[in-house]
Amino acid sequence: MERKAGERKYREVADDLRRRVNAGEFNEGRRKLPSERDLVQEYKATTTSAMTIRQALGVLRDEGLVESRVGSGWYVAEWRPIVRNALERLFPDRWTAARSMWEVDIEGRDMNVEDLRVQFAAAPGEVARALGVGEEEKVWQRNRRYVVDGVPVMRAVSFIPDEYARNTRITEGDTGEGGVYARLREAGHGPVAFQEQVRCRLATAAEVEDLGLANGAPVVEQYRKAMREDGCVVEVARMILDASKFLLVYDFPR
Amino acid sequence: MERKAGERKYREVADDLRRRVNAGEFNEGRRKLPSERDLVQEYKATTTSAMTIRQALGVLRDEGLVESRVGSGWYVAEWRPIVRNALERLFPDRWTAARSMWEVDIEGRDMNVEDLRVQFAAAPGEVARALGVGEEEKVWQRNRRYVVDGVPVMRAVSFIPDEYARNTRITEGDTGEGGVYARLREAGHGPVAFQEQVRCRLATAAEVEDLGLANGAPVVEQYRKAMREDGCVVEVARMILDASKFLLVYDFPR
DNA sequence: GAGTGGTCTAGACCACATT
DNA sequence: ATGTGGTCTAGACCACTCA
Repeated sequence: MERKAGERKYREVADDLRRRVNAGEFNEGRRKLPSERDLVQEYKATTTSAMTIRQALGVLRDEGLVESRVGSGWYVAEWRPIVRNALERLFPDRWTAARSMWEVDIEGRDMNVEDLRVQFAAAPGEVARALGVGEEEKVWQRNRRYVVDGVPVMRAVSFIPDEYARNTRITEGDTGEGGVYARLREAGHGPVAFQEQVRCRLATAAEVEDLGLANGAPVVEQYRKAMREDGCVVEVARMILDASKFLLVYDFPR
Repeated sequence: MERKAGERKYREVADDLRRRVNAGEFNEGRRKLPSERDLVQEYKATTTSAMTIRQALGVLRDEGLVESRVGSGWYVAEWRPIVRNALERLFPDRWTAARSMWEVDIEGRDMNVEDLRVQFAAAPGEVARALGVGEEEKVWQRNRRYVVDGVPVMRAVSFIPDEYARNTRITEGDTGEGGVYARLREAGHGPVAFQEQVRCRLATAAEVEDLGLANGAPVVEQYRKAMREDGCVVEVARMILDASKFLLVYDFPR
């Protein structure tokens, strides 16, 4: 590896390491890379500083190629996403399984609710507006975190106006068979149309803490509105997903 | 600002800077923050190193709160997303405008094709599989970049098997009114069902280059399959979006 | 207890933007 | 010409993992 003036060393190291990872050099056993200190030795023709090696490893982490475990080392990463199919979730009857582009276990793994909190409190401004309630008006909030294989992957909050939730199990911890939508349906407010909005950005410090992410990890911020026959919004849900763990699928059948 | 052993200085600086940005301290004029060197002075009670200040600024950039311009400085960032509505794009007739959660200019800004390249070549493995063609088989590839206000925001490649594209303007630079789907429809291969897959991750070095992103910026990787009446996939599109510039909207009407 | 990634220091030079 | 963010050096200590 040669170096000319004005080039960026960390990028050269990253390029070479990427080549080695993709060539399968570290695929045996626990798929562990050399330690940062060892890499400084290996690349001493290019750089002599641990910071530069770290920066190069950061590039590969950004690309999803490797991951770091503190006190342990750097490892080749694997992408095994949780498939999240909107049509399947919202209209189970309309959905017919279709193949994904990526090679994934389409079955999906079990997602468990971890830490449900039901509150009756004012919602954030944009949620209140979407629900058509006053900014100060209290609504039911069902706040929970989802875990897969013991790892938190998503934070979700559902907002339901009192008008639709009162005298139903929506205000309780356990909503019973079929969940919130089944209870809304029984109360005559069954949602029939939905809108999902998806935005992708890097995690805030609070989200890093909540979901156990790395600094600078991307999250998906998702809003869902559920509408009754007459167009009234009966539920707004706000979700923060660990982006590295999900594949979102949207089917538009005939 | 005090500091105890074991805490992370860059996070303390980030927290304080976030508070100042949100309080509107830098909202006048060009919304410029103090230079890194000035910030080292301002926070010399916490840290004495420029690297630590940079790390703190990196946290706020990750959160989308500020952005850096080389040779110029750090600025308060603004999120003005391009709204990308799947139903509107795929089924203009089924779509009825619905309000967004975020305060955005729903009209959307003009997106222009910049640099169209039409090729006849073998497609990547997963695309070939989705199209149901052999790995070696050549397909038509329409590769282009989209720009908004002169800034590149998306790279898109459409893959169409020769079987559907030959003897149509799909193989030419200009596909004519209505684009690829209109030509497919005329040829009796009109797509009637679609699937979109969305994944979010950090940009690779090549994508950073192509879209003019910052290192460690998130992108949206999107695949779309377009299906004919009989379920045959007539087009696969692969898109890389600058995640900071888009809001994806998925409508599910009754 | 040895090894690891994460954070931090106190500087330096570069390419680029603005004046 | 000056100031800016981006990169780099050559170390150091810390919290953590693992054998």
